[in-house]
Parts: sequence; C-alpha cells; structure tokens
Amino acid sequence: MDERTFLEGYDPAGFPAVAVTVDIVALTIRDGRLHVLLVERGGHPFAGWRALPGGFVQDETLDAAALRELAEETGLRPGEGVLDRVHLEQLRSYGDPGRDPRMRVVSVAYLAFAPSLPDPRAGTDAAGAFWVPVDEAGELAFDHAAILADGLDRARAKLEYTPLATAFVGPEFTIAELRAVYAAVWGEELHAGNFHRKVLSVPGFVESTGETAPRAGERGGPKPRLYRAGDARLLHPALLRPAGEDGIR
Amino acid sequence: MDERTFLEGYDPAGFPAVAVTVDIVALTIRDGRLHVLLVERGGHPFAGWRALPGGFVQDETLDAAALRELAEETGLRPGEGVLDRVHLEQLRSYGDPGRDPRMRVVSVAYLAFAPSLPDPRAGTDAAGAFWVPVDEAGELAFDHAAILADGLDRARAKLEYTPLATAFVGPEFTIAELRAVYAAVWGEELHAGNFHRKVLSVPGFVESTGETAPRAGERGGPKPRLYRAGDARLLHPALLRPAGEDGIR
DNA sequence: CGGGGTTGACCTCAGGATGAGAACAAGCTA
DNA sequence: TAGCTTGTTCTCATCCTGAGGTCAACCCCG
Repeated sequence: MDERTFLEGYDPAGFPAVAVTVDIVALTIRDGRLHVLLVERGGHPFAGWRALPGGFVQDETLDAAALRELAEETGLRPGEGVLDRVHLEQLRSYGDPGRDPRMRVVSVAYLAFAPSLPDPRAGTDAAGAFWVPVDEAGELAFDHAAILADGLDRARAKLEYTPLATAFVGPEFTIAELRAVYAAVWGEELHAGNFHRKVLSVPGFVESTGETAPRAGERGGPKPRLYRAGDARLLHPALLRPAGEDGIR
Repeated sequence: MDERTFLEGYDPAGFPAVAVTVDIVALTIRDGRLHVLLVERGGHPFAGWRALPGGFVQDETLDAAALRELAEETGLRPGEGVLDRVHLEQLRSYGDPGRDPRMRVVSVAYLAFAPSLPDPRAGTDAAGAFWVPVDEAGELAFDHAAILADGLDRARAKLEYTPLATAFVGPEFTIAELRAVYAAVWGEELHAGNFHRKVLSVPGFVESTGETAPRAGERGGPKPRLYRAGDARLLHPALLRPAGEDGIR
C-alpha cells in the first residue's frame, strides 16, 4: 500500500479525543505597574471566576489562534496597526488530566507583550476583559494562576538577554521609559546612570533618532533624547538583573 | 444551573477533533560527540523515514507521556535507575495544520538529557531506535528537523545558565568530563584553565567528593579529582559561551 | 626502565564590564 | 524666581574574563 492509499483509508476517530486551546498571558505596563489581561468567565465551569483569555484552536496555526483570541478579547482589529506591534511568543503547554473538568484539554499558553493598550471595548466580545496589576490577579480559574506565574518568570528572564522591553513602549522612546519597563517587570529600581551606559553600549539594542522629546518629564529635568528599537535580537552582553542575594539557586 | 449539573450534561463531541502527541529530542554524548535518538518509521505516513521517537498521549500527564515514550523507545525500564537520572523538560508545541497528513495533530515536544545510554535493545519495541550524531541526522519525517533544531538551540542555551551539563555525565565526574560536555554541545573547545576556575567559582554547581579518580586519562596526566552535582538550579554568574563574532544578534 | 608527551590544577596579568557615587545643566512646579 | 527633579556624563574601585605560563603527576612507547 502506498502512502496515498493509506491516507485515503485513514480513520481519525481511532485516537483519544482531546481538545486543544490557547490561553494568553498578555502583559502591558500602565502607570509604571505591570498588568495582565483577564476575563471574567460567564459560563461553567468556573462561572464568575477570573481567567486568562483564550479559546479553542480552529483550522489555523497555533500562533494564529493566539493572535485571533487576543484580538477578540481586546476588541482590537488586525490592520489598525496596534496589534502589529504586539510581541507574541509561545510559552509552554499544559495538559494534566483533570485540569478542565469537562474533558481532556491541552492548552498551549502564549505570552504577549504590548505597549499600553486601550481598555477593551464595551459592547464587543471583549466586554468582560480588563487589565489587572499582576500582583492583584488573585485566584484564577483552571490552572491559570500557574500559567501566569510561568509567564512572569519567562518575561523577567527574557528582559535580560533580548530587547523585549522595547515591545512595551511606543515606536520612539526615552532611556528612562525603557528603564521604567525594567523596573516594573523586575519589581526593583535600577541605577539610572549605569542603566543608561549599559543600554547604549549593547550593539543593536537601541538607535538614536537624533530628536529629543518636545517636553521634559512632569517633574522637570532636561528634554530627554529619543531612541527607537535597534536590529539586535539578542543582547550581548546581557543586561543582568541584580542577583538577589546570590540565593536564587 | 449549577456547575455539577452543567458538567453532567456536557457533550465533549462539540469540539474539533485533535490528536495530541509527544515527540522527544533525546540527547546524549558518545565518544565526545552529541547524539540524538531517532527511530525508523515502519508504517505510513513517512514510511522508512527517520523520525523523533514519540506517540499519542494517553490518560496521563504530558510529562508522564514523554517519560513513557522514552522508556519504550530506549527499552529502559523505570526502576532500574537509569531513567531516574534522565533530565526531561518540555520544549514547545507544534501544531501547524498539515504537519501530519492524517489529521490535525498537535505535538508537545520534550527535550531529554541523558548520560551515555546503552544501545536500544533488540527484540523490544525499541528495535528501530538508534543514536545518531546530531550533525548526521539528515532529513526527518514531519517537521521533526525543525523540532530537533529548536531542541539543540535550547540545549546550548541552557548549558550557559543551568547546571544541565551534569545530566550528561555520571553521578561522579571530573572537571574535564564536564568540559567535554560543553565542548560537544557547543561545538568548540574551551580553555581548560579558565573553565576549571569558572566551574569551581560558581556556588552550588559542583561539590568535591574528596576522592580522586583511580586512574588518569588514557594519555597520561595526574589523577583528576572527582565531583558531584551541587544543589544550584541556576548558575550565578552564568557560564557564557564565547560570543561568536558579536554578530549573533 | 627511562624519556617524551599529555594532562589536571593553579597562577599571573591585561582589558573590559559592573556597581556605587557624584557633577552639572536643563526644565518642571510652586 | 526658588527649589527640586531628571537626563546625561564621569570617576573609581572592584570583579570577571580571556590568554598564556608553570609544574608535577601520569601514561605509553621504545
């Protein structure tokens, strides 16, 4: 039997039925604090609980499913430009039997990094979605609290050796804005002078626009210079976060 | 309707049928070269092609499925001690429509690191499995070549900031054996003196047994000291690999 | 049995990166 | 205008890194 004949006679019903979903840990920074996008579940199971946005994978790639769900939950439309600047990457998959009481569900979790997004639009599918500071997320449906924790770990680590922080700011930004991203995600202040020197010394991290901001910060200071993201995909050398007590092990 | 009533009336057939598999990138070091475990496919599709070992997920966690497949394909039995020393971690998931011509299949790929394992046993399920140097893997079935490439990237990166290299050697090892692991995975020689200093200076990476090996190497030299893995789970500071030309970007 | 070659362990030294602190001028609010 | 905040640039001591050398232990070969 050749391969074509085999495929024509193939019966897909022979395998255990599993549902595949995508769940999204979408992060943004508002007022200097890291926020995550959550939804309030309408139906069972976990009715009334807060959960990560997500849904079943249709006839599309996993990446496409994640982008579609993100667009639906935020009310943003592809092509309006905002979604194009969202960084989306796969986090990992969760498939313990029993993690969903309905049936066997394997969830492919995604991590999204966005510049400050508008509040999800009322009157759309996204009516139930909202941004919450990550330290106020509280209990979540399913195993979503664990997924969120894994997503935060990944985000904090990736700031060290990738230029990911630029995904949290606009197309043009100041060094101080970038520093605020690191401070919000890592949860600690950074030495302004050393951070400045470090960012400018890593090849390809940022490039100068030659312009300065039209205004200084609210509380004074000189007009900061503006930069845009460079072409580096890895930071060499990396921007290591202060080794917390040597005891991270 | 409460949640229990909802679940009792729930019909799982309403979702698109997807099969979930695990595929394993199992790495080991033989004769100083990095090898990957491959199988030759008996049936369609891709009959006769080489592929990563794997199979359908049953009523078990994803991690358990990966460990079970690895045991089946290598012929190793749990409880004999060898499998307990294999490091297994999830890599990422692959789910493009069309990656399997039979049906929609989402594969959760795993990465396994093992000390030098025996050849898979003839006469078992594992008869078709064999170790191949990674640079001679050639074309693989499905998208397995891409999965292998992702696994190698991950392995090379994790050597930098985790004590993963100790998973490739026996319970007691010399610094030179550890250096050979790095050399094999990274594909480049390392400065012996600097490597020695670095390994011993990272807290928790290795701890001395106080013993020395009963014999020196085949070509002479003093009897090396023996070490075992320490309790660190992250290396601080990291063992950075030589920045290839600064151009990795 | 002795010698050449190899190896593990350690040391030195120059260059670069890091952390902490300070200087200074531009710009905000009161 | 006064006082304070902030962006940017320096300095300096400290640490880490890469490259190389030293020395004695040990293997194999002749």
